[in-house]
Amino acid sequence: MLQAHTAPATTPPPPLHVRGPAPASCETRRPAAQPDSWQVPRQARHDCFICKLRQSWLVSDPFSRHGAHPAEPLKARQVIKRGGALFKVGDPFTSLYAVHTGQFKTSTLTPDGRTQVTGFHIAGELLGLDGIGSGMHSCDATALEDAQVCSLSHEELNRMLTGSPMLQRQFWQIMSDQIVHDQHVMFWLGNLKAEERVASFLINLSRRLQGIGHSASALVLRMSRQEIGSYLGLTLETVSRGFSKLHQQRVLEVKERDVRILDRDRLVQMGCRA
Amino acid sequence: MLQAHTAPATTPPPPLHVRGPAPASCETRRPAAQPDSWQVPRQARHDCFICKLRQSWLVSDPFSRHGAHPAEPLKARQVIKRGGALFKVGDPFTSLYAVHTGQFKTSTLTPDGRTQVTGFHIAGELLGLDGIGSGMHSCDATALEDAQVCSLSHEELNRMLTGSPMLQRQFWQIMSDQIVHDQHVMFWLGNLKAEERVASFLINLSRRLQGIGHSASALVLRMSRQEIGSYLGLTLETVSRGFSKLHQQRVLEVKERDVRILDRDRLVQMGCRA
DNA sequence: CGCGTCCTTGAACCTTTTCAATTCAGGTGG
DNA sequence: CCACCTGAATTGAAAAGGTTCAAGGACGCG
Repeated sequence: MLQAHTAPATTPPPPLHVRGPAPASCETRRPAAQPDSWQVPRQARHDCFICKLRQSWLVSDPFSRHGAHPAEPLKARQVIKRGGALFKVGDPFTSLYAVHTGQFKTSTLTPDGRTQVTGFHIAGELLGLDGIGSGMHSCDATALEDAQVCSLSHEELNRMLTGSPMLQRQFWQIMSDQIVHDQHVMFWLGNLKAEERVASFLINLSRRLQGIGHSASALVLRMSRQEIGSYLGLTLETVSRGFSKLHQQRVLEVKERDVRILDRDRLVQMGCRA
Repeated sequence: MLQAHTAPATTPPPPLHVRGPAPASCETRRPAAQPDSWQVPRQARHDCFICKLRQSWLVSDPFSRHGAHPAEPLKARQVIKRGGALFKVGDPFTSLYAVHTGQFKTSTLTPDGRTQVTGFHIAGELLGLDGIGSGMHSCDATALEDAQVCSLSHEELNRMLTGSPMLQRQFWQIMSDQIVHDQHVMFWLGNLKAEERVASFLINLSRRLQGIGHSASALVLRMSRQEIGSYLGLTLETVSRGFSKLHQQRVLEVKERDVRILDRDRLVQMGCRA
């Protein structure tokens, strides 16, 4: 172990695939060195997992092999346009991705040709875990709005995890969390009525958005009723009725895709089968 | 590499915590050296993941650090009686388990006090993945019949995975597969009608049982209609009706918990929303 | 043999889907 | 700039599918 300290030149600083109004860099090596302001442009502060992973890898690894792969951590940031695909079913698994800005949906094509939404992913969350095992992706990842993603190649991931048990553990945590989250969704689908599912969905989304610095009560849905319905196992009409009913009951204020949570407690209660 | 040929005695044959009619040993160091026959006693040949993991760790690790922890690999095999719990919600995560013989269900307690079945686990499959991340289990694991499990302590797991990228990969595969499987279940719950869910469930279970050497067409359900219903998001009555209807259509032959698949093609077709 | 548990089946009721009509917002082209 | 078009959301009414309630039957165990 601890070889290759000699090679700061695995490759010349690669051309960043970054366009559009992006914050200067994904890598905040010294958070303290930056004024807080730049981090919250308009969207929210970012908690891109891959950026954090690289960062903690850089600062925490006791064997300090940073020098070994200096160029790589900065490699990939991709821009995906609204409606564009980050990857598709059957694509070989080459990288893990983290949403840097924007939102994604993951979906699969059902045997009879319709699409089934399997998840929504906001900034900071990982994409592509499904492909690690089989070596190819088992779902499509589609941008719900113009988005940026960071990627971590298979090789780099292996290298980082092999070198650091701590990161390994952190990574398992992610996968384990995903499993637990899926179990929640399965609970929704199996046990809750339409309105309750909608409530659960909103609470969950709101919490996650809050986690990355958004308002806990005012949210803008980036996905259609159709997509929400597919995710929740409901028709778009039923989702719409759910929103309307929650609006009537003064739990929400809904105008198209703008949602304001008026009575959070009651919303939580509904989602838990009160 | 490939040392330790010397040591059929990593340790004196440890006191296996095994009672009942169990195959001689969990560890089949040289599959070829054994006659095929003993592997299929009545239950099925076993493919206990942890046993295989240990085995491949022993033979494949290029750095051969076996000597370091000679006693541990053979440690634990537990017996759990029908209805007994392997672990419960909130238990600290100490080990990963693999079903050696028998079947388990995993379940969570819903907020309103009922239990929700989140999965069934047959011989060879892992249990406890949900706890890796948070450090405590997020579900109960209950034996559906008298069962044996192998366990792999947190520490040992870490050591094995840290030492062997290959095993690491194999392990991710497991977790990733779990995620993919959950997505299938979510698809069932969200898109299929009662009868189709039952069909999917049977096909899935049948395939897995076939994978460990059982008949593809004749299966004995170890779980109640209630539990199947909970898993599929249906009431027990609806599950029962599903079975009955499939029986009427000559796709199945159902007698209580004995199920015989008569028309596998049609069953598959139904489960895929034909 | 009798009891309890699990399974099956029927009928009424309720939720959700399906089908259909209408409105609204945003984008395009005249 | 406005008319028009398209896609998305809302809402209503009828139909289908599941649940709930209820009763009866099969099996295993003491």
